[in-house]
Amino acid sequence: MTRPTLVDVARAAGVSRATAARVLAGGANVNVQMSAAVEHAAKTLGYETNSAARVLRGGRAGAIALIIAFNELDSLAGTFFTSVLKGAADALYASEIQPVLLPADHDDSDRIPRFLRSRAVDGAIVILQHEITHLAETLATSPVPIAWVGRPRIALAPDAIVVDSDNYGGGALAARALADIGRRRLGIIAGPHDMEPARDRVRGWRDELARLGIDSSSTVHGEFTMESGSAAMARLLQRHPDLDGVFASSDLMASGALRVLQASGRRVPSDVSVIGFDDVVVAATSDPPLTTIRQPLEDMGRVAAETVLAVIQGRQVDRQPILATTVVQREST
Amino acid sequence: MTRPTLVDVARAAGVSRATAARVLAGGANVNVQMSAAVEHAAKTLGYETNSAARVLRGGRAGAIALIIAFNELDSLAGTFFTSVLKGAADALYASEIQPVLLPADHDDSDRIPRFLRSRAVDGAIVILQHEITHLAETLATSPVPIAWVGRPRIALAPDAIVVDSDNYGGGALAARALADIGRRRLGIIAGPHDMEPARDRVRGWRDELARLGIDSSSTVHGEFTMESGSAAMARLLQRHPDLDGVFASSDLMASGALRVLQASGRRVPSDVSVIGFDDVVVAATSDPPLTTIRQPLEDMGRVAAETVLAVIQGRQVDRQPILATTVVQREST
DNA sequence: TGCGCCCAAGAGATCGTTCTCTCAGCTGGA
DNA sequence: TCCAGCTGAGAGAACGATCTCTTGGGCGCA
Repeated sequence: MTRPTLVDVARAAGVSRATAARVLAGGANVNVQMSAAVEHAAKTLGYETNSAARVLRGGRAGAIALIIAFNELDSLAGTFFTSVLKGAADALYASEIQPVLLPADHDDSDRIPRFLRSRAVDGAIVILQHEITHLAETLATSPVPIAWVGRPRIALAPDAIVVDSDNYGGGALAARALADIGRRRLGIIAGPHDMEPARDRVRGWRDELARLGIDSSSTVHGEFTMESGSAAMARLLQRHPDLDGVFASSDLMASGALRVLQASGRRVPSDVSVIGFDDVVVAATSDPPLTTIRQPLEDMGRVAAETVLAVIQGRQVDRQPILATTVVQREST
Repeated sequence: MTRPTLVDVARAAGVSRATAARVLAGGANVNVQMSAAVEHAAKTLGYETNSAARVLRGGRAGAIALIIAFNELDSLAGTFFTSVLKGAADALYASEIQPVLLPADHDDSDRIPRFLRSRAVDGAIVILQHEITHLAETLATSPVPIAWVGRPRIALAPDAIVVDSDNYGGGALAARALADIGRRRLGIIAGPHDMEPARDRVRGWRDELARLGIDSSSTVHGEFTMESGSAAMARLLQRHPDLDGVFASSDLMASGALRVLQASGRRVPSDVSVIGFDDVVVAATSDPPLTTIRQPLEDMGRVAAETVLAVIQGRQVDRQPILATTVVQREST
């Protein structure tokens, strides 16, 4: 009933442990007959390398931790990082690396560093959400490389791995998209003040509008949620009842804004154009479907995984790649 | 630069390896001073048990595989199993067990059984979606216990671990909820024929309506997606333009049905009542918010985790728990 | 006072793989 | 024909924690 070991395989094939290991490792410098015998024995016995033994011997753990805030996982906001998760997991799958989930929002804040010290994983990917940015401090002294998807509030070491999308460029894209269709009375629903990506989107938006000679002063803030988007939209309408274009800097906020605009009797897009940011599932399923600035979330996850793997293997790579944002044209503009 | 081992801790504390191990394992039969010295040394050095060594020596891997279809992860349907995932991960966290993600929808179908044979995990939880039911065959001979969340198409061994919600009872609940508010011209959008849970919902619905003396014959089928729900609703309306109540047996289908009803000029709930099934995020965010039959998804994940852990530890537990469904009253009825 | 028992702590073996070292045998060139 | 060099295969050690076995010392009871 015990699982077969390398010794069992070697015995069955009539060779030594070492030879069997050589065959299974790739088979350089091994007699063809022996090689075949070993392969056959391994298959017959249903042999699979004991990963603990391999790791102990000095190999890589063959696993990467994915650190995410579980509280948000099953909300609409969760589709943000399920996309990243998927990209990361796909890339890891291709390299035969196991993704190990680590909830970031539990009380026991020492648990994550402890886990990283146990050598159970070779590296980690932090999929950043608002609440877990505090991890940056805790993980500063991690023994294994860590990739951040999205830039945390706190300053990281200069050689930190950070995968981000071009938030500044995305803000500019949103400005141009609205300007190009003739909108001139514009407002922005910005994200939380304390998030750098949120601020970058605003900067891109303002700089581009300034370049185009359009007023960019009307700004309200939301918290990247649907409700806060609705509330922000209401405030914006109160101040500027005549506006004809809104950039909501997240799709959830845009979708909340849509409802308020429609409830106020305005039609989207004929009266007011709305453009979102992220391109998560809600963007496609809202009514009307949202034109939005797409962050390549899945690519970001994939790149984060590939980068951290490269660093683990000692390869030289760009440690702070910035992925391009693009306009996804739907029906809200 | 190398991580400290137990030997380092023992040396720093001036004791033997064995004593240090005893202290860190819980500290029975150890002198108080030595115990304190070991604890201190471990803390100072930042010692953390090497999990590979512990596992190799015969311990448990301390990890459970979570097998899910990644393709759906970042869609709206994904909120179904992100809830289960969250419940499972929370339960595992409480037992200091690591959740390891295993994508179920890749080409290499041998990869999952191989992984389970490598002793890297002590058990597995399969979060079932339509497409991955074929895994039941592949995993029949798994060396570690597997918990199924949702019942697969294929017959499992009688001692298999299956966590499911009361689909039959849920169907009956839906029937009663609509009957109670006076609806009599009812239709059902059933799920795929080949899924047992989908059939159970229909049976519960029909049996309850029969008991109440209400006609239960109008049935159309969908594929549990929003689009298929819209299409099914259109067919149902064509056949029964006068209906006043619909049970869509998933929230996604209900939300698709809502749109078609509204587009046809009917108001929900004043003209037609709609009740969904699942209680995923879309139910709360659709317009109007959906009354629905709640599956306790997070609980199902939690129970699956607890059950598989119990089986691993050799404890006696109910291997096929069925969790109750409940009515969540919102604004579509 | 002496014997036996119990408790605390160390020594050694073990888990399964991988890697290095060693050795035997064969080939080829001088 | 002899030796150098190479190739293929086995023996042994190491990874780090844990568990059993052993030993020494102290205490209690007769």
